[in-house]
Amino acid sequence: MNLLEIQNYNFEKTLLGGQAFNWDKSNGTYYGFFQDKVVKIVPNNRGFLWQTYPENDDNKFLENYLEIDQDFYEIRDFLESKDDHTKKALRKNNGLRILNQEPHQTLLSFILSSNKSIKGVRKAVRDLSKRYGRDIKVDGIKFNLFPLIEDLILVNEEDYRNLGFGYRAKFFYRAVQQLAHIDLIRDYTEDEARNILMQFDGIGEKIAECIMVFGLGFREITPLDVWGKRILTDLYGISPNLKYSEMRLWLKNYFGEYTAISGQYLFEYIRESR
DNA sequence: TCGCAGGGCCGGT
DNA sequence: ACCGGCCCTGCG
Repeated sequence: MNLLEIQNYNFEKTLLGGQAFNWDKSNGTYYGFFQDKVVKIVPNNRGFLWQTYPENDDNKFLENYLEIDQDFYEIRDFLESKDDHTKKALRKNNGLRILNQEPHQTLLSFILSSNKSIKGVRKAVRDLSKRYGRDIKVDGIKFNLFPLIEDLILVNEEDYRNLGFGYRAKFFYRAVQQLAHIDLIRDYTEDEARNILMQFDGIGEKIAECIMVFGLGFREITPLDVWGKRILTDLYGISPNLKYSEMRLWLKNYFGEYTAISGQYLFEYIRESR
């Protein structure tokens, strides 16, 4: 195991909150499964111990994924001084970060998220990985990796329906076919990324922005789901009749480059307060 | 057991 | 621009 010294990294909120569906915690240890690896993280009082499998010591992946080099103190100062809501959200969720996830896994996971609870999405992602993901053994435990596109390309729509995907089966099937032909890159402009993603069947404005923030590195937007809209209406007095695009503009003007991280803090905050 | 909502999206008006 | 319908699951 490798030691990485860092303070103020809240793994509980970051890995098990609503931004990723591929982490589990047992006995204080976090295991995350990806298309080509499993990552193990054990927090301690200096930072955390970590290892990657089957290729060990992949610190390049780890540090990029966890955004280790981001200046958390800047984020903390922003939330501390912005307003009472962000201040309270910071107190409740100190150390929450935004992950840099892989585009394909992020897109496929969030296509399953529509009209589903977080718990339901986690189940769907695990059902998918159990059925079509490759196996890997870590610490004597068998893990299922997230499936590769090349393994999903031959699966048909009905197979997904049998997995319990419901009406999302068609969207998921089509997304796999499309992903086999295009490559999602991180240097689209914001409008380009949104347009490209929304061409996928089953991806609307909200899911597009989930993929943009969690999988493509955009930070000046935050996905507006039912909870995001409650943040705007209940906390900030914004009219619920505003269009999505008008709310997006309000957020960008108010939170600027901290929109995504503010959205995450407020999301966790408002969900816990209900 | 039953009813409802869940980090929405699509297609017809 | 609105709105009903949609597959299935977890929760009260």
